[in-house]
Amino acid sequence: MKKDLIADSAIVLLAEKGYANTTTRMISESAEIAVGTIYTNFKNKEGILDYIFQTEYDKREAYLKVLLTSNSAYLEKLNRFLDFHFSELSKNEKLALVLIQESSNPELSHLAGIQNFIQQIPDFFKTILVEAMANGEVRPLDPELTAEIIFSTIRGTVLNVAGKNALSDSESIQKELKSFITHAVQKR
Amino acid sequence: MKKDLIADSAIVLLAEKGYANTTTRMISESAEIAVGTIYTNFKNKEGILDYIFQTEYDKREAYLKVLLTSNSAYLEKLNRFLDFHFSELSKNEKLALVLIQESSNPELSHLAGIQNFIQQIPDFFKTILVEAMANGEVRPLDPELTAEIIFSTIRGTVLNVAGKNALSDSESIQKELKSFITHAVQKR
Amino acid sequence: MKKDLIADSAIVLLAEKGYANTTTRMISESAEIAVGTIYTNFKNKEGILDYIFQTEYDKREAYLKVLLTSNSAYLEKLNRFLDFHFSELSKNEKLALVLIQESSNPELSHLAGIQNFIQQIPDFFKTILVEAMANGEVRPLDPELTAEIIFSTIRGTVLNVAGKNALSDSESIQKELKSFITHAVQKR
Amino acid sequence: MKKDLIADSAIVLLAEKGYANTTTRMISESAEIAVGTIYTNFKNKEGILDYIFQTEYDKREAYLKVLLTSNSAYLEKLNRFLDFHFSELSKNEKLALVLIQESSNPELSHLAGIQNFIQQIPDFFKTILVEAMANGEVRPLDPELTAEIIFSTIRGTVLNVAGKNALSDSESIQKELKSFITHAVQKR
DNA sequence: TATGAATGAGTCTTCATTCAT
DNA sequence: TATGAATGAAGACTCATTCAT
Repeated sequence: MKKDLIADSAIVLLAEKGYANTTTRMISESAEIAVGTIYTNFKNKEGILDYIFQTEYDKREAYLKVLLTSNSAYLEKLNRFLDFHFSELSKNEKLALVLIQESSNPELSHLAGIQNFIQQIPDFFKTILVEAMANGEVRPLDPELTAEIIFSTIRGTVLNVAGKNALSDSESIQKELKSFITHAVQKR
Repeated sequence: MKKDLIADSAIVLLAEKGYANTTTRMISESAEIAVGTIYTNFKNKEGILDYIFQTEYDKREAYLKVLLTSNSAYLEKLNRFLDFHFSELSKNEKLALVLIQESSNPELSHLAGIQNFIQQIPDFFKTILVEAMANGEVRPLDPELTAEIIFSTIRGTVLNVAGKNALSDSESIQKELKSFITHAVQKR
Repeated sequence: MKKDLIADSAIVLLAEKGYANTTTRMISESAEIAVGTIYTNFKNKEGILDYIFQTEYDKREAYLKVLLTSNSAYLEKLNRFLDFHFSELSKNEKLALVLIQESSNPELSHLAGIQNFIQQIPDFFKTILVEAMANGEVRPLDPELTAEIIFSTIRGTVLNVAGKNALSDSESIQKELKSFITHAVQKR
Repeated sequence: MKKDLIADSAIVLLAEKGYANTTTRMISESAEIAVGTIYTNFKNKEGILDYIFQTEYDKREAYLKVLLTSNSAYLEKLNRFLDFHFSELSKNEKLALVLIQESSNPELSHLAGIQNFIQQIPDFFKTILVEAMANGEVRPLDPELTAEIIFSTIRGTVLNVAGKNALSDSESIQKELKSFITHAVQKR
């Protein structure tokens, strides 16, 4: 509870100011708790970020587990995951910004939660692409590289768009982005 | 001279540690100058970043000016700009990482050099896409959004790849990325 | 408590070295606290000065409130305030020096505590002089200007004398000064 | 020439910002010379202040030498010196402020020029007072102390008044101050 | 004599973290 | 578990002074 209160307060600040410019004092004031309470709930400041990323990663992993056992077409699976990912990001624009911004922060790259987030998700894309290629659903391509490209594309797009506070209008963006990706990989 | 010596030393550190973790002392030691010399050449620490981005933006702008007056097909222009952009990034992986990482740093987003970089370049993509659509070279799409997506795609890809110090092997990545983008926008 | 410990330690240093030459480190060492503790008690270095002046001003203001309601002769009131002011300064020579020296420091003139000190006190003199003139106790004079002159006279005298560490012998000085002022304004 | 150009530029800045907040760079820019040129004309930054005070002291000393040999009444001599001193200060308000402000700056009190200024001038007052007392022109008083009080009175008054940029209207102030001092010491 | 880029010691201030209550 | 005053290392930046030109 306290943990999520702290994390939620942190997300708002992190989205606006970035990790280095968000102080533990700001977080405690925003959460209306004492600074010390942060440290009874988290090992340290980094721990908050780690927790945020891990939580989001866990959600996606759970969804993936279900998705992978479904028997829809592979591109369909990819699309459904994109839908899920996007809908999660749309629920909380600030969180979306944090996930994007801080995942490329070199001073945080050692955190397990961040590593999971930026390594496992593209890895899933790769898995799908490999199968989809074998299946003739997508054109011949380097699945690892393309997986990274897709992940990057989403990441970069969200960053651009969320930065402009327009994620709420995300339906059209989501559509355009899915269309972009589908066209990019689809066999004609 | 001193200005570029300082900027170059900063780039190496910034790529490895990020803006917040790179101190002015580190930069001065790496450049083998006194801390004060940074301040005879730049207004402040941010000024170094601003200069780095502005310099790179200027290069691209100059290339674009020439490119836009050439009479190749629009998609060809896009491809040639991607080639140029990528070849510039490949020349200096550390610089590439800095350009990508710090362009999404909210504490630096107010810098003119960064704003130029992240606003003007997608704007150019948009210009090309509009013309290319009118010309029937690309499928119907939202040019502004797609321009952002393309920019993000490059940005994200470079981040992923340069982060792994594999930009040297960039030829295949570059090919894959160009192929990805071309397929994504091309009319069939 | 801590606040006064810091202020008291600062006074000793400020008297000897002046504001610009007294560092926060010196103050913290002299007060046997950490530098950071200064900043949990004061907004910044200037804040210490502001507090010192405000505190001293408050004492004088409180005394004045009582004095003004007493029904002694006006020149008597002036003399009693001079007695009070002098006795306060004599209690702490270092403080006296700080009050005098830094009240004419242009880099500190914006502080509310200092402005109160150097504006309100002469203002009180003026009030008394106006009444005393109407009453025929003092010769015709410009009350505003004379109030400033009296304030300046005290200020300058304390500076000269405290600078020579002779404030302890202040009784004779105080007598001489009061005699000087009384003669200066008195109707013959 | 250069020396006076530098000193004059310094005076304007020192009056507004005080010694600690006036940098050598500011002075050089205001004088439209290079920083280094300050150091070919003065030993260091303090040297400028020393020169300013010494110059002003020399003027007063020269005037005093003449005055003392004149055979006017002693109080008249005092009045004439006050006239001279005031007229000098009125010529250059900024200089007046510097002389007052920095003469009480503890970090500068070791400068010979300043020591002359604040020790020799009251010493002259004392000389006059001693003679005037012996002569029955002034009431019985402590000449040393009273000399300091007079010096302080002038100093403080100029500070108050020059700080308000009203030294130009100095005629009335000068009159009031002289009247104040005369009344204060005069035998009835 | 004049220049001004370079110097680096020294400033104020911040802030993650601790720990006695 | 929660608190928040205290800590002090570390950071950005300044500025008097120097010296090669």
